Amino acid sequence: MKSQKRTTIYDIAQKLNLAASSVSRALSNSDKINAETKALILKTAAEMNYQQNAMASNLRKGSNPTIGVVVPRINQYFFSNIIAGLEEVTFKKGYNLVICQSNELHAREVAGVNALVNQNVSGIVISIAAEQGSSDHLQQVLDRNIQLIQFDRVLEDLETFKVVNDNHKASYEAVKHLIEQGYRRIALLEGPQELPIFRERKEGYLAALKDHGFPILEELMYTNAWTKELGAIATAKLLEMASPPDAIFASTSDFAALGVLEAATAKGIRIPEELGICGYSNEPFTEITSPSITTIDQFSIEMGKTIGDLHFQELDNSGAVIKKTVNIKPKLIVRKSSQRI
Amino acid sequence: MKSQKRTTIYDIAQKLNLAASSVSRALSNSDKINAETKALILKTAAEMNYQQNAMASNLRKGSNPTIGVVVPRINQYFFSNIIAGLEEVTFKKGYNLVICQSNELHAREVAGVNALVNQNVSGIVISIAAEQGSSDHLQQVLDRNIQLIQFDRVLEDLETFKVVNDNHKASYEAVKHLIEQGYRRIALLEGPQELPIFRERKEGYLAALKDHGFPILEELMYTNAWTKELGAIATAKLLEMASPPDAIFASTSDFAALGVLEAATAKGIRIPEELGICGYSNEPFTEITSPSITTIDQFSIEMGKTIGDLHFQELDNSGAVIKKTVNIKPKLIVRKSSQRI
DNA sequence: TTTATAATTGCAATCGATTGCCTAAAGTAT
DNA sequence: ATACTTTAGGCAATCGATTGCAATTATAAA
Repeated sequence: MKSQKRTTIYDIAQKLNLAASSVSRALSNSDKINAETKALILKTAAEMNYQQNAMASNLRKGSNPTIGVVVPRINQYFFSNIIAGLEEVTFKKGYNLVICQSNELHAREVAGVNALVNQNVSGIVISIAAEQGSSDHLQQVLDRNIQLIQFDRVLEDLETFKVVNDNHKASYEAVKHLIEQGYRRIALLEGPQELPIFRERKEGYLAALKDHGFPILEELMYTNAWTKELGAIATAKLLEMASPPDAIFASTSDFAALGVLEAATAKGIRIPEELGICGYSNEPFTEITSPSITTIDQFSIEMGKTIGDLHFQELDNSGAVIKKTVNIKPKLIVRKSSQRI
Repeated sequence: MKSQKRTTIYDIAQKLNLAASSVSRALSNSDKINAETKALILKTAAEMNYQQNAMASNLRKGSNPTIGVVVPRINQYFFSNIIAGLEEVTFKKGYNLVICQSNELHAREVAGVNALVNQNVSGIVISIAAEQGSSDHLQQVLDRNIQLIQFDRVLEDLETFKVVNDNHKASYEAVKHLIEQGYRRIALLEGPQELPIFRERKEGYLAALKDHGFPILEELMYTNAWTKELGAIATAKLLEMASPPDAIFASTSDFAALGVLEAATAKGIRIPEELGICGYSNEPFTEITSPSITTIDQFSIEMGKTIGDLHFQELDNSGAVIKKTVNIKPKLIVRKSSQRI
């Protein structure tokens, strides 16, 4: 029940017979104040258990040292890693992180972004929801001169920094690897083509086939299989074909790859001998399945850090920078599920 | 370069020849304003692209509809699930989440908590860092009448809501299960005993052994093995004993259990026939190892939701509530690594 | 000693929204 | 028609920190 009022700079000023402005200067380490006075104020502030009221400060300063993050799901390995990496950078700068999850819903994404705008955050970091809609909410962010950084799932048309993986290249490498391992009929599990990342992965797949003189077969491409369950269903369908694939590249996710692995194993198909598998994301579990799953590491923590660096770099150069796209090079992690040489 | 100033309620008031207070009332849906006027204001606000300045509002109201979260690591399955569950609840209430990670360091935990106090958040949700120190920072939270909810790793002495798993019971059940499966020399990988959760798990283990008339053997208890690597090392040591254990309960984490599985498999030991394994946390990967790993589900998303519910419940009853401990019942998930009957 | 300059400190406005209090107008009852 | 109650809306203080400008004091230069 001790609802002691918060100590304010006025309380400190009164106690020391000074003006609040002097207290403020002392606390913000200004040089417009005598060293002794400053020391005294600091000491008294500590004694009185002073904690700055960030709202008052931010209101007056017209800025808020906070970065807002909007991701589809907080508890997805890739996203939580992005956040962890980003937090690493922001913490060092004394910035806070406010997090929203869109749950892949456009309406929630809009609500989240608006809440962040209300808080006058200094930047918003976003990976857009699978359910897409108007991009007015993001345009508004730009209009209000709030830094906007998109990552992974980006809207190309918006002129913002973008931090993405080179999905095309990663996908290309994966398929090339499968080809080199002697697989000849390589199927693709593809994600929703509205999202550029999935389009790029498909293009990488196609390019690799083409460059190696392989035919492009529509029947080997399976749309929207990005969960374990859908991966398994897709696999069942693919393996029932007259001439089934001898490798499946689950470009959607490792979860889909896991579905492939389980469905194929259940059918008694030997991996990697009879069927090669490659996933995407390097989820921790890919290392410990049997066989372990070949996949692509996206360097998510690195990406998070890069996003943070970009934000502060842009802040310093105050808008004069060209909004560029940073490509993080993903890396093919070859494991047992695709090694038969 | 269009750095258009933000629209404020004054801009709206001026345009409509009204007082700012009326605009404020309209926007906050007060009943002290005429319905038509309200509609007009709302319409104009939308046209002028008005977004409330949350800082000004929060400063004036002396409160901030935000909950701060401090966890050891954002990108750990358990914690990111807690956050996801919590976010579910807070979003519905229009509250924001500010996230800090302590990285298991006390200093960072203190810094995070202080930042949250500065922001005058309405509540702080915390799971304390492994590296412990003074609890002054948390005491200060209480002194300032900010709701404090501890979860999972809690400081018993602080009088706050606590949301925890019944670690004792879960541990007891796990060991009971191993005994029922015919295992006779059950080893324990235990976590840092400064943290109550690990003490409780050990006590559950001891109680189960005792209740079933098993001897308590110091040599079967292995301290601080809570990563995959340490789990593997511990296993190697344990299996070298003259009479090695026939089951290992990795009470620290599933990662440790995975280490056990790998180390044992590498030695050619058959699981579950020759060695039973049980982990803790129901990490997604436990389902897909071979064999799959018996573990304990902590219902982390549920926990997150419960934390949120508690916060708002306490807010409504404004402090009159007794700060109680909520026990989430964990559940033993029996899988292949411990089933030999 | 006088004047110029620099170093400190105080004053008061400001950020934008909220809210208690007050007034005017409109509505209701007798 | 008079008195009383509602209703609507305005005024101005307030939340706590910051900051431009003014005032004061100390220091240096002449």
